[in-house]
Amino acid sequence: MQRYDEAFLLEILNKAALFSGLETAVLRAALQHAHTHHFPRQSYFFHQGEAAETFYILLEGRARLTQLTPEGHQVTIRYVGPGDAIGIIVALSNTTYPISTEAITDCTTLAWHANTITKLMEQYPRLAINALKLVAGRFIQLQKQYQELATERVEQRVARALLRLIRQTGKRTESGIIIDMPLSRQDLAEMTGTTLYTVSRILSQWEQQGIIEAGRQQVIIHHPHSLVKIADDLPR
Amino acid sequence: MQRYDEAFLLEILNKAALFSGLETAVLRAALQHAHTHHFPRQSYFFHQGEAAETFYILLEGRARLTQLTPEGHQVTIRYVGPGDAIGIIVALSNTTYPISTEAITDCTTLAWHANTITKLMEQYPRLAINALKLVAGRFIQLQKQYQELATERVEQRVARALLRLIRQTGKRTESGIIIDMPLSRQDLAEMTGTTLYTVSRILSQWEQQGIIEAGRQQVIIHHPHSLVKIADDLPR
DNA sequence: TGGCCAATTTGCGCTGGCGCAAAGACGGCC
DNA sequence: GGCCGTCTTTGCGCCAGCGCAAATTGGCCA
Repeated sequence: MQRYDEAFLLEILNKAALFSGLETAVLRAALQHAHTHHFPRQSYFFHQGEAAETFYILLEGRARLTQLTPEGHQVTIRYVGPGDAIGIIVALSNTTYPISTEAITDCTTLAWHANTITKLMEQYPRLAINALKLVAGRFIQLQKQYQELATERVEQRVARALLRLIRQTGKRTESGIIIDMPLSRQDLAEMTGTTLYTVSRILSQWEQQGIIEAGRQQVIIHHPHSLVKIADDLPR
Repeated sequence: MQRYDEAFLLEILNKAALFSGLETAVLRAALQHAHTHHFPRQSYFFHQGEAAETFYILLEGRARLTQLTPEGHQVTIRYVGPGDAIGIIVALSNTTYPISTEAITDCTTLAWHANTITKLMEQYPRLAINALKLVAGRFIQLQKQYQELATERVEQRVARALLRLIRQTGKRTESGIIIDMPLSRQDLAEMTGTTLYTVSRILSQWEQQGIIEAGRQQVIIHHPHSLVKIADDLPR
């Protein structure tokens, strides 16, 4: 694990939505209670059901938040990247994590004890308000996905999932926009509430139409605009 | 519209999760900026897309939060009752309402301008933290429903919806537990991401088995335990 | 370079749930 | 008491998507 100097960490915190608008002195105080932690690829930050004692801010890497049903079905809630907060929702509730978080690339984090964050919020209302705004934004997003899951066909939802991933981790190259992380058919299925078979069939069809290029755990998008049309169920 | 005296309103606020733990002086200050507003049955507090300028606490009645898709499908996010807060999520974001709120019985509310609530939160961190806890709880609930929608059969989801309604508005009578509000097949369909036809078929079947009694816009549950088993996909 | 394993593809049959249409039931109102 | 509108039921045909199974591909490691 690489060491980070305070200046670097302060800059990261400053850009993180949770700490926006707070004076440097406050950030510095927050950093005093934080420690960095590294998670290798495919390790877990925490598992669903464990006591929610730690709050993270992701510095580097990508992670996946998933929920496992009693029947063994896995559902992906969202992917997170640098600057994202993990665990605010449970930081002040003293319960267990409702989801698991898995590092899908090597990850570096800043970690706080949940109590520390609660105290900081009591001390700095701004921090609590930022957290509220953050959770509110995610809530609205989840609400939208809920509605899509309830009313749209699988093909539309897969298109939306890819468009979301483009926004989050899309990397423009000469051969198209590449989703810059390992992404299997199963992963896409868990994002959209369907099966890997159906995802495979849909991607094959799109590949024949030249919209995308699908490889092993990788997707390259040639015509994002076509995906927008598919997502909105418009004729092509 | 009936008038309410301060003592009564203070008592309500005191019981509302949002204001828990705040001193009476603060509640009194909050009340000074509030006004009561009445919504007759089937009228709307606000519509999806309108500027989110008002924040409500429901004093009496029941309301339904719904989202309408571009294709005209309606999705119900949740039902609310006395003491519930409506619009916290957008109170401090200065955007538009992502949902509509409809009074399904006559409703009385306390209403604040969104700015007022924001200012109160800046002044009293406790209020912001309460709000965060509230939204966090709803988030976890929505996440659970999202997972259910993604992985369970319609029958299970309808059973869960009924069980949720029992918890919220169930009234024990000698003929069974009655859901104490008008509730059509269409309403249940919008709660579970299905169609009124499928809901009707499922309820008919349950009625034949003696689990429930389904009337016009009304459901009486005789054996809630059977619904639990159905929800969890256990043999009966 | 060859072998192994995980990921992916695709055929096939099946079914849960959709959605139209028409009939029936209920409740409110004049 | 009768009428009307809304809600509900149910038959019927259909299809999107599931899920097994088997073949294929591709990457990685020794």
